Parts: sequence; C-alpha cells; structure tokens
Amino acid sequence: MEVLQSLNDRNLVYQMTNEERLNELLNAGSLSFYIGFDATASSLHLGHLVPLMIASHLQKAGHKPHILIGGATALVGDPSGRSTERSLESRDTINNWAVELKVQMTRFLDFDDENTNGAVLLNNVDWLNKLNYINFLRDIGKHFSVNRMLTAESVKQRLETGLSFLEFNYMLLQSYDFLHLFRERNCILQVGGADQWGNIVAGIDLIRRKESAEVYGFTCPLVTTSTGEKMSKSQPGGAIWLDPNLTSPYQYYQFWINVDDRDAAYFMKLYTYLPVEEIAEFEKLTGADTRKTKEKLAFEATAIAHGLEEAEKAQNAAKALFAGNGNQKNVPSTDIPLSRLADGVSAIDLFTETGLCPSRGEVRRLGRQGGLYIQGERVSTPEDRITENMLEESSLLLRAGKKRYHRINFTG
RNA sequence: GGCGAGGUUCCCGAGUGGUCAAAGGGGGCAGACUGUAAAUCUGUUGGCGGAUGCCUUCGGUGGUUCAAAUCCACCCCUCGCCA
Repeated sequence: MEVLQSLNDRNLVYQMTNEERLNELLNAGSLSFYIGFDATASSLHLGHLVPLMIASHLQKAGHKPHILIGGATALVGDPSGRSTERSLESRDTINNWAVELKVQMTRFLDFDDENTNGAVLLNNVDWLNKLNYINFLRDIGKHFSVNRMLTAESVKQRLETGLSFLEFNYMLLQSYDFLHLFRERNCILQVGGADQWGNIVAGIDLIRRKESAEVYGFTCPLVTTSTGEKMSKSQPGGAIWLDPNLTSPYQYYQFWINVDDRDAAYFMKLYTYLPVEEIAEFEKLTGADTRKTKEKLAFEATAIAHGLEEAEKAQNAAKALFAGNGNQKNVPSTDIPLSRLADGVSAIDLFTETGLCPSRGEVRRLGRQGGLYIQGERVSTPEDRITENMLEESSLLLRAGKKRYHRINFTG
C-alpha cells in the first residue's frame, strides 16, 4: 500500500518536497519523522487533529513518530498564521501543559517503547535552552538569509502589522529542532500544517548545508469548514478541546453531528480511520440521509478521541434526546441534594449551575425568547421556584435552546 | 532618539464632556421554518435575586469636573517616516 497515496486519497496532503524520493522511502521501510506542537494551552483542540491523524496513519504504516512539544519555541511564539504576537507564558505553565498534551495524544498514538516504532515524546526545551547565543548565531544564524526570510509568507504578512525580533527567530529555532532530531534521532521527515511550510523547508536547507543530507517535509492542508471557518479555536459555542474536562465527550460528539452537510464526508476522511471505499458509500447519501454520515462521523471521531465507551455513551444520549429511543442516563448530568428543594430552586439557578447558561441574565433572556425547557415544557418565568412536591421523578431534564441538554438528579 | 498616526466591548469599527453598556458590520445565541444540516426572516448579544437601581468595561496611573471612552499630565504598547 502506498502510504502517500492513501494519505492523499484522504485529502491529508498539501505540499511536499521531492515527492518521488519520499514516496520510495516511505514504502521501503520504517523511517523516523517528527511533528511539532507548540504548547500554547493545556489542551489540544480541533486544529491539531489533522497532524495527529497523519502521525497516526504513518505510525500504523510502520513509521516512528517523534512528537515534539515546543516547550521552548512556545516561549518565542510562531508568527505563522497569526496576526498578533502571542502572549508569553511562564516556563512552569508551559511545562505543565506539555504533560497534559501527552495524555491526550496517547489516544492517537502508541507511545509504547517496547515497539520499535513506538512514538516518542520530546520537548525542545531540553536542547534549545542549552544554546549559547554567540555559538548559535555563528553555527546556525550564518546559514539564514534575512532577505529570504523576509519573503516567507508568514513573515510577509506580519510585516504589515508588526513582528518582533523574538518571533522572527522562530524559523531558526524550528530549523534547529529538525537538525537536532536528524542528528540525534535520525528523523528525515517533518510533517506540519500548511502554514509551517516555510519553517519546514528552512530546516531542510539547514540540514543540507550542515550535514550534506537530504531530508523531507510535507504539509497538510489547513482545514476550513464549508463556511470558511478554521477548525481551530473559534467554533460556534466556543472552542472544541480534546481534554474531556474542557469539552465533554458528549459535546464532542455533538460537534461532529452538527457539522455542515457539505463537510460530513470530507471530515470523515480527515478525522476517522474508515477506509476511503466505505466513505465513498457515505458520500452517495444526500438530503436528510446525510445524517447517517454524520452519525458515523461523530461516533468514529469521538471513539478516537475519547475511547469507544465514551463514544457509545454519547451516541446513546443523543439518541435518547433527539430520536427518543436511547437511555437518558448517559445525558450529561449534575447531582443536587434533594434538601435544596425545601425552599424551592429557581430555573435560573438550575440553568446557571449546570453550565447550560453562563449567567443569570442569559437564562432570563432565553426565557423571554422561548428557549428554556424543563421536562419538555417551555418555561417563560425562570424566577419561579421549583419545590419537591412539583417533582414527578427524582430527575429533571433541562434544555436550553434547540439542542443543549442537561439532567439534574436529586439525591439524598 | 525625532516627527506623525493610533490603542474602544468576542472581532472589525463609529463615537471627542452628560441623552454611552457605547452606532454599524461580522460572529454568537434564541424563535419561526427544517433533517440536531443549509438558506431565509425576526429578535437578542457585560454582570447583578429584573432593577427610571448598583457594579464592571473604551491601553495604564493620577488629575480637572456635579458629570470623562471623550479634557489635562505622566507612563506603556503598536504602526509609518526619518535617524
């Protein structure tokens, strides 16, 4: 099986260097490659998913992934693809983030060191921190032409809004990472997002100059939805994170099931392991049948990120709420002591405490607009207190708007 | 370092003493219509036990004033030209 071809069939490839030779190498045996993720938050989000999936596919094809957490480069901030300077975080914070990121990645990659191609997690703080400025300038800096760096797309854009020298150095550091990993780990391939192209080829050039060796790079497309939204932080309803504490598996599932029709099969290629032949069958579905595609997409994607069990729960909850034939026990819920009903609890309290609404004003607004429901009944006066004798069972199903649900279980 | 232009709410962007929680657009949210889709129309969009009340928000800190996003002083940051 041609690895590159299969990645290509899934729309996972954007550009690459020396395609022919790289293809040969990928088919010839196991090679070491690396993908870098800067630690800029405590969790990965949807924007990181495509590189992770590529790493996963390559590992399944027998290649050895090196996942580079950019603990040091995060301190610098990559200007690529962003219009303003990143805020600088403390070292301790970034180190803590790196630990959390690894946990999430274990869902996508096998980190078992028993396997010859088990993934390896590295933090570039381990080598970049030791660099001596003068030595670095003389060894590495002399190989970079400022004239050429200025023509890099990422830099060109920032030239208009401003770019500090700190960020301007990012390309050198990332190139140095590649050189280091080539020397120490024999990494001969770097994979990254399309916005990383400039940084990747800079690293390839550096290695050719320093080591007279040819290494390779390829980038994956920056995925946008059919309405042009980036798959990164800003999604309707806020960011979608891989950390289940930030975005629950249920919410994660819901995100996928709510994607635009036009994106369903496309996302299936990118974000699941389903064979392209099977996806082709889903692509034939049209109209309301597209929901079947989305159900499959949501289930598979959730299973990858959170495990099969969580995916089943999320699917079950969705069926209970939207199709009326699943078990409501898997709907996200909150326990509240029954004793609180002695004085009565208002819907305002319930909706804010469960996180369905961020503020009390929001509950009132929703109530005014007809978007508040308790047990399927529209609530227009959320100030009213609910008391124990109004309960028919020990739980209440809250609903905010069309599709946000939460259960309250009264205990004690 | 000099000169010029700027820093406004989630984003862009109006606003140059009270009528400003701040126009307009984008985005978000809700309702209607649907298929948990899209498109469209309408409403809404700082917080507070909902209130001609209070609190927080116009880069920061101090001032002037009955009253400051708006005026003054100092400071920080960004952009442009020059050095």
